[in-house]
Amino acid sequence: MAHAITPRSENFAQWYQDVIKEADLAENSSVRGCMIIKPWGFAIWELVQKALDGMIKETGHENVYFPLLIPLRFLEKEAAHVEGFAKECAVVTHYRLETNSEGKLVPSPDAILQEPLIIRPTSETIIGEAMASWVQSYKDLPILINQWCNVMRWEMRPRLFLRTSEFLWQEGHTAHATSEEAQIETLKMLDVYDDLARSYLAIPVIKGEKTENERFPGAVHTYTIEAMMQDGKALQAGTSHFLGQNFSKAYNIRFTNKDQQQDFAWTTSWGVTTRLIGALIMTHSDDEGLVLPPRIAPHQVVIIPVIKKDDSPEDMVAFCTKIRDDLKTLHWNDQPLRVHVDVKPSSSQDKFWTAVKKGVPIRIEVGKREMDAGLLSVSKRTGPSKERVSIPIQELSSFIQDTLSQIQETLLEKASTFCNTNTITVSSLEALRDVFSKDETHSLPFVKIHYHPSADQDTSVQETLKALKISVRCIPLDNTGQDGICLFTQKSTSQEVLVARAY
RNA sequence: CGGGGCGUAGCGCAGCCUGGUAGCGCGCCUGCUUUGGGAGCAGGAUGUCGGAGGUUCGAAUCCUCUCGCCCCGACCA
Repeated sequence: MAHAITPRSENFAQWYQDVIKEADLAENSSVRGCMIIKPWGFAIWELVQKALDGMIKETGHENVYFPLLIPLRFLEKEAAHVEGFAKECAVVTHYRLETNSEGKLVPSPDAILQEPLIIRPTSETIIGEAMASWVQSYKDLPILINQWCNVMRWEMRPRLFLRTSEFLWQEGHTAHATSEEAQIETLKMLDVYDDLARSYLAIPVIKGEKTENERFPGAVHTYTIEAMMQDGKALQAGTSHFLGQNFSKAYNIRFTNKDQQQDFAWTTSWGVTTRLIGALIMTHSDDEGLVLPPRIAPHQVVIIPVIKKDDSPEDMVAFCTKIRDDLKTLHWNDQPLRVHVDVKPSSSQDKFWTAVKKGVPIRIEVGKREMDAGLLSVSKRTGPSKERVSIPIQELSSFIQDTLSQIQETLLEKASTFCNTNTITVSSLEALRDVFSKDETHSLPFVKIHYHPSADQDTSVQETLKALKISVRCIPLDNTGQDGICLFTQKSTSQEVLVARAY
């Protein structure tokens, strides 16, 4: 039978959906825009969560939980914030259902909320309101909190993991006595995200600052980690915002400083979402399905019994279980190995391909041959799918540990090389047009250009970008700061930005 | 919310033009044979043909309305 997965070269969007389906990560639900995250997908999220949660706590933050529902008037207080989120808010207006004359359940006209509630699209407002009551003195600062929750932003065009109306995330919120401290915090959390992406997800990301147009509604500075997908499109994989005093002024987060003066706190917020799983898929996976970096693979090793006619299935399963139990006593990257024996009643071929499509880093096939010889047939997800090596049982432990490390490193290297070789610099508008006028089947690059800050407010520049279907992704933090001429305004500037097609 | 496409078994589709017994492939279930690279044979189950109205002796098929999904735009983590 042919692969159920559309090749990337044929239709990248279809490939993405096929990978999700074949790996059984998630599916669309009966509520438009809201997905069902299935066990394999959720297990990946839990591993990301666990890793990041540890980092968040390590940097001094504590977890909290705020309500799903936010009074409508809270949103109104910060002008830019309203403008950014109002058009995608779900609103709760009633608190009771009743049966109408046609026998249908409808919101009761007698049970209209005096003040509508919105389902949180993010929680700056309600957290700001609470912080105002928590802070009186500089001694109450900093406040360093985080919550893991769901949020809702009514999306016009949902895509599994990349853009769903409801999504899971963490949102960190902090308040500080000084601007400097808050800015340090903002960049510190950007570094945490960078570390998470590289060390766990093996996704090389570019740290940068968003230009004014792309900023979070209400922020003074928005920082981002941008990742390059295999089709050359950019994906914003995490953001960290320095909110200045915008929210503390809107929500009255005031304190008395050491000089006995009243001052407004300086706040930050930062988040990553289930979109990271989309980034993961589009960074590493291939035409045979999902490819998982070992550190976030729910099963790092799958053992597949190959049972033939005259074999005793019980002996085979017992043998496999023994190998699993031995491996589970091992640690890799300070975590116990995650090993699974596939004992489903399907054929060994089926199990083999299931493990491939789910991106399991290492497969071990065990049949009579292996039992007799004491040699195990081991194959890697990142190698040719039919290539196996024979490993003596006594060497298995170190082989598995080494191979997992090697896979983890290789994935990051490969993705880094791809990103680097597909990042170019151009110095004329004609060259830029040229790059993005190729047909859609070509993988597109990230393009570095000089871009004067005033171009952001120039409607003709913005129209040019729109016509090329590209956007300014970020001002990379590692820019050299050399002067050049802005492609659009012809003004001299030291500001370089990355432009790209984006998700 | 605009432009395009599509709704028929769990999934993928044919049938519609030209109205007349609800089909095919995969999957699923049972049995046997298999199992080292997405198994074979035999048997079996599964449908308010997206929904509502209309035309008709008769509608998956024709007409009207509606709902939903997908793709492309605008918006966005």
